[in-house]
Amino acid sequence: MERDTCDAREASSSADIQNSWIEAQDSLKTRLVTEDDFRWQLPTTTTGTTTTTAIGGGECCFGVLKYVGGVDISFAKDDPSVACGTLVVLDLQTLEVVYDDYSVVTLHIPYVPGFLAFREAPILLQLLEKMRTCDHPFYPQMLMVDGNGILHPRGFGLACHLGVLANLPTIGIGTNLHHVDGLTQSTVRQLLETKGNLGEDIITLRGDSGRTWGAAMQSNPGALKPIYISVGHRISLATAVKIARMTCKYRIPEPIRQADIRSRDYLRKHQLAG
DNA sequence: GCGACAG
DNA sequence: ATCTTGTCGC
Repeated sequence: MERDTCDAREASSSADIQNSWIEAQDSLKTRLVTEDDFRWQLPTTTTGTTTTTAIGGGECCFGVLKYVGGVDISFAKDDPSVACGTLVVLDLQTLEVVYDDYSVVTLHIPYVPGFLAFREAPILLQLLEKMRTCDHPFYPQMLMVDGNGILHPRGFGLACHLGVLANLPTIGIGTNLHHVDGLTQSTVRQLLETKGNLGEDIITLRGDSGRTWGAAMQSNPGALKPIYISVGHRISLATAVKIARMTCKYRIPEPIRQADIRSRDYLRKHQLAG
C-alpha cells in the first residue's frame, strides 16, 4: 500500500482515456442510422383532436406512436458524484406519464464536454434494460434524451450513444448549444430573429462545412431561448422536429421535462441531496 | 495565447 | 449539472 507522491506512473492519463473514448464513439458510430427506421407511424394532428393516419381505411398495420420515453439525470447538490437516473414514458395523446423508474448511483466518471455519454449512458441503459427484460407493455417506441444527438464534435452525442446501444429511435434535445462547425449562439439568435419576422420559429443548424447538425426551435411562444433538436438514432431530423413539437407543452418537451422534474424530486424526497 | 466546451 | 424565493409579467 505504498502511497504515491506523484502521478508520474499513473496507469493511464486523461488523454489516454479520452483517446479510448473517441475510439469507442467512432466504433459505435458505424452503427448509427440517421433516417427514419421504425414501424410505427406518427399520429396526424387535426384541429383540436388527434387522429391516426388512415391505412386502407382500417386499423394501422404497425401501430401508431403512443409510448414516448424520456430520460434525464439529476445530481445531489453537495455531492456531484451522487446521481439519480430517471426514465419516464408518456402517452403521446395525453402527454401523461404512464411509467417512471429511478436509479440512484455513485458516478465515478467525470463530465467531460463531448463525452457525456460515458458518464450518463450506463445508468440510463440499465433503466431501459430493466423495463425491456420484463416485457413491460409501456416500453417506449422511441426515446427523447436530455443531451445532443449528432450535434456533437464527432457527430455522436449521448442521444446517438443511447440509441445505438439500446437499438431504439432517439432524439437529442439540448438546452444550450454545443459549439460545433462554426455554429454559435449569436448566429443562431440572428437567424431566429430573421426567421421570426417571417413567422417561423425554427431554423436549420447548418455549419460552415455545409453539414446539417440539427435545428434550433423556439418551442415556447414567448421565450427567445430555443431548444436544440438533433437526430439521435433511427430517426430523421424532420421527424424529430415533429415529435418535439408534438410533445412541447412548455419550452422543454414533456418527456424530458418530466424526467427532469421527477429526477430532482426523487433525490429530494429520499433526502439524498443533503 | 485566449476563448469555448451538451450535462 | 447545482447553489436559490419571491417576484414581475403575459
